[in-house]
Amino acid sequence: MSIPAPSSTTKDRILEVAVPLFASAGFDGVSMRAIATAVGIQPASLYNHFPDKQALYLNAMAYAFADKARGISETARAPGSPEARLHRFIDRFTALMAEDPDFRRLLQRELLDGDENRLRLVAQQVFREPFGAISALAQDLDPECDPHMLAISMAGLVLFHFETAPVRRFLPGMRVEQDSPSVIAEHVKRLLSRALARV
Amino acid sequence: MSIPAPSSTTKDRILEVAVPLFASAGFDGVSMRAIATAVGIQPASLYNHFPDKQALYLNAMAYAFADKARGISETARAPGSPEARLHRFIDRFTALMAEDPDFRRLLQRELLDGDENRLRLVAQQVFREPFGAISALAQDLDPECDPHMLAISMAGLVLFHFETAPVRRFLPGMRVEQDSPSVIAEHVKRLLSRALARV
DNA sequence: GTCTATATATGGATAGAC
DNA sequence: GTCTATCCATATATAGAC
Repeated sequence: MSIPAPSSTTKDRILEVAVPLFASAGFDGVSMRAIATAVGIQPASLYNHFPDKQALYLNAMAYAFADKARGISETARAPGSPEARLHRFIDRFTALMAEDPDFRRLLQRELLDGDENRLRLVAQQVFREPFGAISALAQDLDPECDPHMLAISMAGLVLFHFETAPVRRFLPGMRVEQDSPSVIAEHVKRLLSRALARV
Repeated sequence: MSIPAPSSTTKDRILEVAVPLFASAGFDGVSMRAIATAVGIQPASLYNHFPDKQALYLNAMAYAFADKARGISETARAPGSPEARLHRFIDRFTALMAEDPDFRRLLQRELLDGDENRLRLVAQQVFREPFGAISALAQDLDPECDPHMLAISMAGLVLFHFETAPVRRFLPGMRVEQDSPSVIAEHVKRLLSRALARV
């Protein structure tokens, strides 16, 4: 979840509070007043720590995305058969999305609204390493398949079940178990294992 | 793309202009002034056609989503082997997402920000029918797999390649062809065919 | 570094003439 | 049904005391 505050400075408290606010309402949906109120300070005090709202938002993103990369790439790069690594990666990635909905929502928002500079920053500092690991795994799983596209498919297969959770409630065939991380992970693992089994 | 304006009333022109604005900037990111300017009228005139901004947004959504459902469910329900229906559905669904980015972006925004009432509305009026068709196809493809989850996976597999397009540019292994609808469709069809082949 | 007070812009929405 | 003019709330951001 949130990074353990080392000294709990005001700056850290602001970021800690801002992350869930931006995750649930977006940049335009959160006012400096709202953040200040949630922290328990006056709006003007925010400007002692960040020059403007954009900077506060960027720092909140970096805060939310910190150390996410490592957990993902470790499992994908761990030793073992491609099949075993696939299963560990899907389990870990699914757990991460379930544990930290703020991270997932901020990511979705960046995909929708991020300008080129922000997306390049996120890509290089957060996703480049784990995506490389997933691509390498993809190549081991199916050398004939484009590893870039297979890596995207593997991640999307997991993410979309979380993304659609709020609307699946109203669609036919919905059962509560389908929101469970372990059920999602098993479904995705079964699908990918069958698709990528060496024949 | 956009529905052919039958009489091009002012109300229709407003919706036609509002859809891409809301799709690219979201509800909070578009002002009534911006919409009015784009239409070429005064902000106050918008209130002759819609009681408030919320109503304008809801009407714009309905306008953007109109008739999308039919095209999807037709291909999924069309006659033929499950395999052939799968291929036609993936082709059609991929083409739809490529043709109408506004629809896709509005959908993503609703998944992020839609309240319960809006999501129920969208689910029942837009997705219930085509989702049922996709679920039925899923059941025919793999009777042992949860059709609801498989239907979500099938849609997500296509959508995620579009969603991630702006960030994939900065990730390793990217090639321009991977943004092409036909390449995405082929990739997804190959993956699903192998995963769901009756053994 | 936090506060109070405020400058200034922009937002949604209304009144009333035409 | 569209316009001009305006109200009023809220937004980001700054100035200056403490």
